[in-house]
Amino acid sequence: MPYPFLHGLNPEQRAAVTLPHESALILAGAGSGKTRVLTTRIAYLIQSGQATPHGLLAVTFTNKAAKEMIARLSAMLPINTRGMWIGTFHGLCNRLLRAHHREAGLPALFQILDSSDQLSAIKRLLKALNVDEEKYPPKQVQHFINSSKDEGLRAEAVEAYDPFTRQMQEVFLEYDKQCQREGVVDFAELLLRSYELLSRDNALREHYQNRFRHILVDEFQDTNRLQYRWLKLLAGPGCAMFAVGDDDQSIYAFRGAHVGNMREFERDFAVQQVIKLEQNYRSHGNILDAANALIHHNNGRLGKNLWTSEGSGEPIRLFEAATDQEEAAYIVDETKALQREGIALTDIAILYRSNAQSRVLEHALFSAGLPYRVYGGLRFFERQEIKHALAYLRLIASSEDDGALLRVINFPARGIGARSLEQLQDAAKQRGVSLYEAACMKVLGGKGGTAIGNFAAMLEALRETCHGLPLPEQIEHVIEASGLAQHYRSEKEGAERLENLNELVNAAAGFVAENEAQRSFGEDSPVEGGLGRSQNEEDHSLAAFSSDVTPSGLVSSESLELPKRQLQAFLTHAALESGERQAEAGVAAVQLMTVHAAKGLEFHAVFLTGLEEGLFPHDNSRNESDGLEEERRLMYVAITRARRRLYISYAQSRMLHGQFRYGLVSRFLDEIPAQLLKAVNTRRAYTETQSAWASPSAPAAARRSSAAPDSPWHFGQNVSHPKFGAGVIINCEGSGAEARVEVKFRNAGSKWLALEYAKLTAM
DNA sequence: ACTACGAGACTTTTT
DNA sequence: GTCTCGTAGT
Repeated sequence: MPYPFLHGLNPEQRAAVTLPHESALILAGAGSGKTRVLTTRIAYLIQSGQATPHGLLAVTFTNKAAKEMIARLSAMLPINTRGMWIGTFHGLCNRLLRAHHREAGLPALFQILDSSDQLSAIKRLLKALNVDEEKYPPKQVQHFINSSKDEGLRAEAVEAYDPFTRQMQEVFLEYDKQCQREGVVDFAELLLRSYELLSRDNALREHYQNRFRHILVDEFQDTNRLQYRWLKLLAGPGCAMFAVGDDDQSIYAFRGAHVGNMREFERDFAVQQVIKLEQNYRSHGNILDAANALIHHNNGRLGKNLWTSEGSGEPIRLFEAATDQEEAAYIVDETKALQREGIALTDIAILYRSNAQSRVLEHALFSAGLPYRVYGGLRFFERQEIKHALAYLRLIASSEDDGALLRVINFPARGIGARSLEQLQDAAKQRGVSLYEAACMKVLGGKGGTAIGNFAAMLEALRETCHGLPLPEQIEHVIEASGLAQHYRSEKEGAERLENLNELVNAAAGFVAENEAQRSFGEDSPVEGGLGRSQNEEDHSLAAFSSDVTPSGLVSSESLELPKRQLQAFLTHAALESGERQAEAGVAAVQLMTVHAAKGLEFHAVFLTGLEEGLFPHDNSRNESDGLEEERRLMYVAITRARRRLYISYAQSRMLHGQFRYGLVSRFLDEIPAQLLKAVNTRRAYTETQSAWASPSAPAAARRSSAAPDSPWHFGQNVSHPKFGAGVIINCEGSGAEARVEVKFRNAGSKWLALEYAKLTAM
C-alpha cells in the first residue's frame, strides 16, 4: 500500500482524506479524529503528488493547533514543514503583510498591539479627543472597532444614524489614524489589512491564488465573516478548499464567529461532498447518548449523531448539593476515590461555566491537599514586567511607537509626572513628530525637561549598545540599563518578576536558536515568511514575483541586519503568541478550567459543575439571539470531554457576587434522558454523613473537619511563624511547590507566605 | 509621586 | 465577595 498513513482510518475518514480535487466540507463530531483527518489529508496530497508543500495553505485558530498539525505532519512525511504556510489566521496575515508591507501601506517594522495594548491606545485617544469615557467606555469602543473590522468594515463604511454611533465612528476613524501614525496594527487590523491588500492588488492576489491550490481550514465553525471573505479571496478558480468543522461545537459567536459560514461555504464553493465523521473514539455510549439527546434540542443543525463501538459504560453521575461548598466537598471526595482507583490526577477535570466558580473549588482542593492547576490566568507575555521590557524593546525597534513610550517613560519612576508628560505630548503634536522624537529634542534643547531629556538619552544609549548585539544580550542589557531589574530587586514582591524577566531572556535565546536551525536548513525566515528564497521548483516564479512586481517588502526586510530582524521577529512572536497558559505542565494535578477552555481536550473523568439556571445556561445569554442555543452547544462540548466517567452537579444555593443565589436546576438536565443519569446522592443523604458541611453555624469547624489528614494546612488552621508569631490561615493559592497561604497574624497583619519556604508550624 | 479609599463591575476568549 | 480602576489626599 503506497499510503501507510491511511491505515486504521474508518471509511468516512478515508473518504475525506482521499477526496479528489474539489471543495469539501467535513462535519467532524467531537472525538471523531478531526485533526488526524486534516493532517493525513495534507500528507496524502503531498505524497500523491497532487500538491507540493509549497502549494498549500492550512489555517487554524490557535498556535497550539498549528504546532500540533506541523508536528504530526513531520512525523508522517520526511518533509520540511517549517517553510509551509501552516498557521493561524493572524500569523499568516502577519506573514503576508511583512512581505508586502509597502503595498499594504505599513512600515517594515510595524508592531502588533494585543488587546490590552489596544485598550490603552483607545484610552489615550479618548483623552486626546476629549471624549467622555463615562459615555463612551473604552471597552465598548474597543468592541465597536473590533467587531466592525471583523465584519470587514472601515470607519467610513459604518452605518451611523444616531449621534452616539457617529461619535463611535469618529473615534474609530481617529484610532486608525493614530495606529497608522505610530506604526502599529491590532489583531483585527492584521486580517482586514491583508484582506484589503489582496482585493486591491490584482497581481498579488492572482499570484497567491495560483500558488495555493489547496486551502485547508480547521475549526471552520469558528471563522468570522472577514476570515471567510479572506479565504474566499485566496481561493482562486483552481483551488480546492477543505473545511473541517462542527456546527455543534460553535461556542464563539460572542466574539464574532459565524456558523452560517458553513452553509455559505457549501453554496459558494458548490460543495458536492459533505462528509460526516460521526464515529467517536473518545467516550462511552452513555456519555454520547446524553450529548446527542441534548444537542437535538437545537434548531437548524447540519445534523450529526455520534456513536461508538464501545459499550454504554457507566451512567452519568448526578449530584445535588445544598451549597457550592458542598458541591466542592463532594468533588474532592470523588477525586480522592478516583485517585485510589489509579486514575491520574491530570486525567481528571473540573469544568465550570464562569471563572468566578473556581474559587470555592480551589479552596476545597487546597484544604484536602489535592494538587490542582487552574487554566486561564495571566499568560507569560501578558505579565506587566514582561510588557514593560517589551515596550523598551519596541522603542528600540520603532521610535514611532508612542504607546510603548508612554508605558515606560515613568517606569521605573524617574520623576516624569503628568504635567511634564502633557508638555511633551503638546510639543510632539505641534511639531507633528512622535513622542520619542519630541523627547530627543529636549536633550538637544538643553534645559527644560531634564528628566525627559535623561530618559531620551537613556533610550539613545540603549539603542546604541544594543546595536549589533545578539537578541538575548540585547534584552539582558535593556532589563539592566532601563532600571527594571533594579526596581524589582528593591521591591519586596519583585523576586518572581525578576525571575520572569530572566525567563524572557531564555525565551529569546530559545527563539533565536530555533530560527537559526531553520535558517541553516536554507529556509525562509519567519519574518519574510516564505517569500524571496528559492527552495523548490515552484519558488522561482515566486522569487521573480517578489523582485519584479513587489520587491519592496522583501528587499527592505532583507536589508536589515540579523539582530534587528531577530528583535522584530521576537516582538511579533510575543504579540501573536501570548505564551503557554500552563505554569507547571506535567505536574500531577487536577485540571480546573472553564468549559470554553476545555474545548479540544479530553479526560478520563470530568466534573461538570454549576448546572443551574442563570449560571449554565448563563443569564446573560438570554438577551442574545441564539444565546440559549450557544449555551447548549457549550454544554454539548462539556459533556463530550469525558472519556469514561462524567459527573454533573448543581447547588441549591451558591455565593455569587457577594450574596447567596438560589438557582433552579438547569433545563439542560431535563434534556438528558433520565435513564442515562444516576443520582449518586441526594443533598440530604450527603449532608447526613458529612453533617459538618451543612452546618452554617460553625463554618470554621466544618472546614476543619474537611481537611484531609495528608495536608497540615487548611482554612482556619492556627499557625505560628518564627518572626510574625501566631496567626490563622485565611486564604490560599496554588498547589505543590508553589502553594501560598495568606495568614492573618495576631500582631503583624496579614501576609502571603510560600509554604515551601515559610517556617510555619501548625498549632 | 505615592497611598488610600470608594465606586463599579462581574460570562465565555484567541489572536 | 473581591478585584480593578480612578481620583483625591498627603
